[in-house]
Amino acid sequence: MLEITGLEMNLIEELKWRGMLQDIMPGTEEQLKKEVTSAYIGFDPTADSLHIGSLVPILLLVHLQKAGHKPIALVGGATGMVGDPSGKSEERNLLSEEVLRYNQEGIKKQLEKYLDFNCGKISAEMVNNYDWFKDFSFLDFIRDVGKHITVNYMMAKDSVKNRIDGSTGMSFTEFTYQLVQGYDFYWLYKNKNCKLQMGGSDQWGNIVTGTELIRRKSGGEAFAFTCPLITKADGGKFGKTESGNVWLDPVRTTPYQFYQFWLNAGDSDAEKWIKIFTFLQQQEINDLLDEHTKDASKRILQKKLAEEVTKFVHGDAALTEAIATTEKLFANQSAPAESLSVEDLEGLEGVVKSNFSKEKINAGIDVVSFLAETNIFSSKGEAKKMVQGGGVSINRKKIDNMQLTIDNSLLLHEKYLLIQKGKKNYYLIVCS
RNA sequence: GGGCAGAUGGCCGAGUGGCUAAAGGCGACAGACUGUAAAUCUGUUCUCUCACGAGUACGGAGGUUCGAAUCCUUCUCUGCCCA
Repeated sequence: MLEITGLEMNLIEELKWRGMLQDIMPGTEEQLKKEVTSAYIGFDPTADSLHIGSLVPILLLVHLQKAGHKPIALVGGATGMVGDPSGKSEERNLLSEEVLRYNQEGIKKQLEKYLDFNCGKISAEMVNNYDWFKDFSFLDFIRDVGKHITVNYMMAKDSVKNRIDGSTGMSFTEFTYQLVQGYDFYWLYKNKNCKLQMGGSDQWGNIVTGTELIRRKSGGEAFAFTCPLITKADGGKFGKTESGNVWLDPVRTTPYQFYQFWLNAGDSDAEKWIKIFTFLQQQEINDLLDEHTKDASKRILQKKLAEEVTKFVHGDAALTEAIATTEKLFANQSAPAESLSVEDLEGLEGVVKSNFSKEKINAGIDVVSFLAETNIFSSKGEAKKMVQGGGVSINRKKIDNMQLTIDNSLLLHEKYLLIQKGKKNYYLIVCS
């Protein structure tokens, strides 16, 4: 369970050196020092699992709780139906109610793993804004909420301005989004004594509408801060790999793949990320940095980063397996695949495994058909292109001949084939 | 309701009758180099096919033409302006 360090730990200071603080409303730090404060972050139910992008808001909540405050995770059952225009250049497609409800459940289950929901006064809490919006009629909303905020104010927001100046326009629905989210804050302020909202920096505009609403509707004072959006040094999207999003759900992204994602971080990214995504202390990180600078090829930073994050998200056991798999596949790359034992091969947790008919192998099959039939490639044409480009290895030997026939002489331990697509994507084929 | 401008491959964007599966850029994948990094260079990038080749495709439908992303009609959608 979490180690509660109490109010003496300064949350803001902590987040600052970690590079997790973008904007902060005046008075926020004082509020946090003054009393145990409830704070919330909203999660979008646009998918049924959280991905590593959502890890940052989760970590903000964890830091908050560690600092002795009460975290509230809001699942956006209502806001998800509207669509947040922040950072989007186009109108969003609306999700159906069932999909949203399904997604909310998935997200809820995951959040429960990372926050302490049972530690007395500062237990985490989960709310769904659908609960207070479902019976809120449109007329009531525009009278009770809309009346307090001017359109001028709403239009001045970047998320709105960009769309109005842009070429795609914006529906009234999305325009309304900031009010809906703003009302969440107001509702939590009124009903849960929640005085602080956190979020990614793209949420700043929406958050401020909330504090404004609280001020105008009830004369109360509420606070906020945001965290910078995570970027990659090369400008690419954070959290994407060849195979798509990196999810927190081990079924979608195995712990091994998850570990690999962090291990492959670039130097400058690793340096930023280790502060944000791990709970290591400043001194420890500085030491690692020194060590890393001495010999970057050891990739000490990346290894530690991958270890810590995998442990936090998937636990110790999964981490051990992920490292074991990584060692087998990468530690001794020059070693022939034949040196891997049956146990090694069977124990490759998280690598994509599939079965293939032993008879076909006995009879012999050409590489291209084989690669297509095992679904490593979606068609023969694609398999062929990749083989020609030198991108496929079998048992660590690059295939340079397209006419190659796969037969049982290639099987490891008379049963296995280790296929590589590119350098990093391994597939284990079990023939039986 | 009226006027105007648009809709091209994952995205941006060229192309105004045959030389167009469609320039260029971005992204993505792979190779070389390396540290399972970054940067750089090279290749690939509609689908199927070992290949020859075939099939789809320039918002939808119809038409003109030997031939259409390109011309005409109509519909849909988007933006801007007027009411």
